[in-house]
Amino acid sequence: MIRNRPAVTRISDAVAGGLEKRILEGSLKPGDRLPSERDFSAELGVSRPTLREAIQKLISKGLLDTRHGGGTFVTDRLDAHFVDPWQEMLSGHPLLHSDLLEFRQMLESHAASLAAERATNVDIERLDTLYANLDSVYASNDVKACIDADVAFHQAIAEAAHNVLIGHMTASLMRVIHGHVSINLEHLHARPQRWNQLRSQHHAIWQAIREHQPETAARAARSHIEFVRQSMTDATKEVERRLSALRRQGEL
Amino acid sequence: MIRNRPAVTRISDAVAGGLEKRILEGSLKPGDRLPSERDFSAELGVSRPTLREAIQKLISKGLLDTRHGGGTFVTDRLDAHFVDPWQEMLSGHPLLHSDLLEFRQMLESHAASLAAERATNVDIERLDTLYANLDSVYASNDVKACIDADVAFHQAIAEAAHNVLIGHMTASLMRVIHGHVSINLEHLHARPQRWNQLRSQHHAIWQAIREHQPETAARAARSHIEFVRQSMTDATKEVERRLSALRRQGEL
DNA sequence: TTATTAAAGTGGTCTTACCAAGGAAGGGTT
DNA sequence: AACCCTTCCTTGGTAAGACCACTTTAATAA
Repeated sequence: MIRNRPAVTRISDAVAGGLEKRILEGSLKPGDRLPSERDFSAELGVSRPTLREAIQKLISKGLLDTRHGGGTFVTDRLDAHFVDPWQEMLSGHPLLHSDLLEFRQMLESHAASLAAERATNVDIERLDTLYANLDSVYASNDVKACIDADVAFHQAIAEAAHNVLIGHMTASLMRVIHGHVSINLEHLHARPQRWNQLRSQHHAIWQAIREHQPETAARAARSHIEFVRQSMTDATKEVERRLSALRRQGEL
Repeated sequence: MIRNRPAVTRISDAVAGGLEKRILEGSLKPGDRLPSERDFSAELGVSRPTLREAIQKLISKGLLDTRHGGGTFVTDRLDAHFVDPWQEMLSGHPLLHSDLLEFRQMLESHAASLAAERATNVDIERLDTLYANLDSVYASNDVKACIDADVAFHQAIAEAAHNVLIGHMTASLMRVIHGHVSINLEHLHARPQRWNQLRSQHHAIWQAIREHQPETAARAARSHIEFVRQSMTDATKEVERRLSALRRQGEL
């Protein structure tokens, strides 16, 4: 008489809860499309009716939306309430980038601190694999892969903090920043010394979280973003310098 | 090519809508037991999975309740129907509530710190008048006015931090929290000692910002929200205590 | 009468199958 | 070559039947 059932008696409830958590934490972003019901149910290890019950619940909560023959999507209403205004603001006003990085510094240092406190073994295993991946792609020359790995790493830290707002905010910020990161990474990639500093910073954050040292983790994250801020302004200055040079050439 | 389907493309939606209507109209009273899923699905002319999807939706809406092996019943309390999506999320997920306050603690302490650094004379003048107003309404018995003054005060601090993200984020959080603040304030207002603690905390934040002491301001803000968190949990416990007392009386 | 137990009823889940709507690839027309 | 239309595949929507787990109830044995 073994009860292998989880605490939630209804499997559909467990599925719905898991999905809701992933949506709120941001790992399932608004607009994302879920796998087909057949694939997803197999992936989750439940039957299709059960998956459907979970989906229907989340639909009634306004978190999901289905299109017959099209697929199932994450509603973008969360964005409408929280982030959309930012996208608009930031796209039109590059001046806000420093504000954004300042905010990110606060957010990620806090996230790192909480992650160091609360990270479960599962979280740490996930961080381990993501860090290993991050370190390996940094050794390559694929800047695009570096961005993806970097985003995934920081997102995992945010989720290890076990605060849905921090998870969601981090995901939002990542999406907003994404485009600007590439410029910065290109800039850094041309400077091997700084490039290696970046790697050691990630290592420091990773280690501090692994060893459950909140203060150290917070400091490491803070100085990491500080470093990014600095090189970001450097990159911007260089771009402007080149632009003015080009402009001079064009005017000659 | 006749489309005999109603406006609702999903049969489960139609079933859920019909049931909800019957419940709200009173033909299905709170406490009533529905026919078994097999009988009911036959009666409605739909399949059992479809009926179940409809039922799950109404469960997530808080209209129905199921007991494994027992039956499906109409929920006793019919409330929380026409509320904000965010409010709904908060009410349905108490864990989000603590997450929210944790996030707010981070946000506002940082905002206070930055405000202490960057507040201009104009900012400080604004804070002076808002604080004076806050202190005066706290002496009155108008809890509603207290909320407004409190929100305005904290919002002004966030704007004095001169970071648009912090300002925007604070505004969003304030909107979300607004409803729950009232419960907390009612709770505190009945306890003069704690009520005065609240006033002195506001005073401490205000002074620290005026005198440009970031560390002091951050500490004051942090302990202020910590105080709010504590009294919030106290208030929740008291509500639960009252509820259980009422329940005991009802059973006698 | 009381306690135990067996059976019937009910929600929870799985499997299989078919229908309907959307989308993309291929073939035909202009 | 460009455009439109058909066809087929994928995906969500529904149905039917079976089995499991839990609850209730009633029959049975003490």
